[in-house]
Amino acid sequence: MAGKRLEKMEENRAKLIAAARKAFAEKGFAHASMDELTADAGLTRGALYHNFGDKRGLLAAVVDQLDSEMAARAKEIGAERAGRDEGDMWQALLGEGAAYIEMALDPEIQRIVLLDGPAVLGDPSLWPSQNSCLAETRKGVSLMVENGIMKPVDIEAAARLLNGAALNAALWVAASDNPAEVLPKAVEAFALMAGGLRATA
Amino acid sequence: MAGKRLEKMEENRAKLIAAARKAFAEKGFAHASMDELTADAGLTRGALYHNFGDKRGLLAAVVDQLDSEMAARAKEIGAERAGRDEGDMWQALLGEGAAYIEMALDPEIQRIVLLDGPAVLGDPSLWPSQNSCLAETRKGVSLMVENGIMKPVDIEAAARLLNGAALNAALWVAASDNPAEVLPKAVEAFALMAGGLRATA
DNA sequence: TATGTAGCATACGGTGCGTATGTCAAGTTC
DNA sequence: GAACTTGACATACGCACCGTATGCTACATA
Repeated sequence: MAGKRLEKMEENRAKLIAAARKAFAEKGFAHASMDELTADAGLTRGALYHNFGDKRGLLAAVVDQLDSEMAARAKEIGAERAGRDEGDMWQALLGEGAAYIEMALDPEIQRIVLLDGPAVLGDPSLWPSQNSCLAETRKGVSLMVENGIMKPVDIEAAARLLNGAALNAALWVAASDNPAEVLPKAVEAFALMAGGLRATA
Repeated sequence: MAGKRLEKMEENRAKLIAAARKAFAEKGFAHASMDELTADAGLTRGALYHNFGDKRGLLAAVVDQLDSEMAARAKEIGAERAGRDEGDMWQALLGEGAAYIEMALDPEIQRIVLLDGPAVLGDPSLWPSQNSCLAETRKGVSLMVENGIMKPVDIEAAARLLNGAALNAALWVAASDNPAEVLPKAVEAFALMAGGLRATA
């Protein structure tokens, strides 16, 4: 029966993060009220400041969670696509890129991770989570450069550019009048641009 | 002597925008106080709300100004580089990209246009200014696709991806420990990726 | 010169963040 | 197992700041 405190605490943290995801996604970070948010979670601001320090701390926790989910999903999609071609690493990279573009259509990810996140927490490379998405892309790029599949480009630079292009494309798709029609164009253009990094066979 | 009113008004608008550029760049949009900002300009919040409607309106005006300056500068740099190769459009595009990356190292542009701008005003394609930078890139891409210099890719998609990659690379460079060392890597990677859009000769 | 208007200043209300203080249940020690 | 301690969370307070409503004055018009 020991650890009942910690258990409750984790439960409350999860409740607050869940409520924050909803509030931040719907109203944006700036217009989300901490009073409302915590009340929705059945708690008060006291719990919030005790667990996360301040409003930014809560955002950081939310971003961390979303980022992890995104990286996992991208990896999954990439592996799935590579699987069709028996471990084709290049296809995996394109798959991950396409996955990022599609995921960013989700208002939660768009609003919180792509818009408010950088504005409030600074560049993703400075985030506490160290950005799992970026790490995933970096790993792929690194392997491909080693294997000669990709030109000998700077790992970090390539990862950043690929991620930046994908996420920015997603913002464009989301802001367009007809996302469903525009999405494939974005994915195609991404594949072409990424191709610039591929070693010339 | 007629029009003394309008003259003063334009002068005050300019003063407010100038003060806002400074305040937003130094403290960020959220933490910039309108009272301080207007006092620095020798005015009060009354002038602000009369001229710009609200805080967002002021940011929109500032972003518009910065965006125009950026587009003009990028065009200039691009033309300069193209000139060396007698109107090489491809070199002009790479020059513009490099120019964006370098310009984004300026805290004013980084903080206001790249971070707070999208978070507060939404995606650049929704901005009142309609984003001059994007328009400039789009124009270049359009011409090159027509002339067969670039693959027949979707104009808008290519422009967005190029801009997104460049600006995101800039954020990475700026956040790094040693920007001077990292910048050329970013520029090189950008050139490679952009090359993926080039028609295969 | 008299009058209207518009640009800007002043005054007010409301909201929301962060902190300081209080409280009570869960864990600890003898 | 009873007194004590700890810490997770609630409550209460102060302060800053945005947006609006109202007031004032210089400029424009007739």
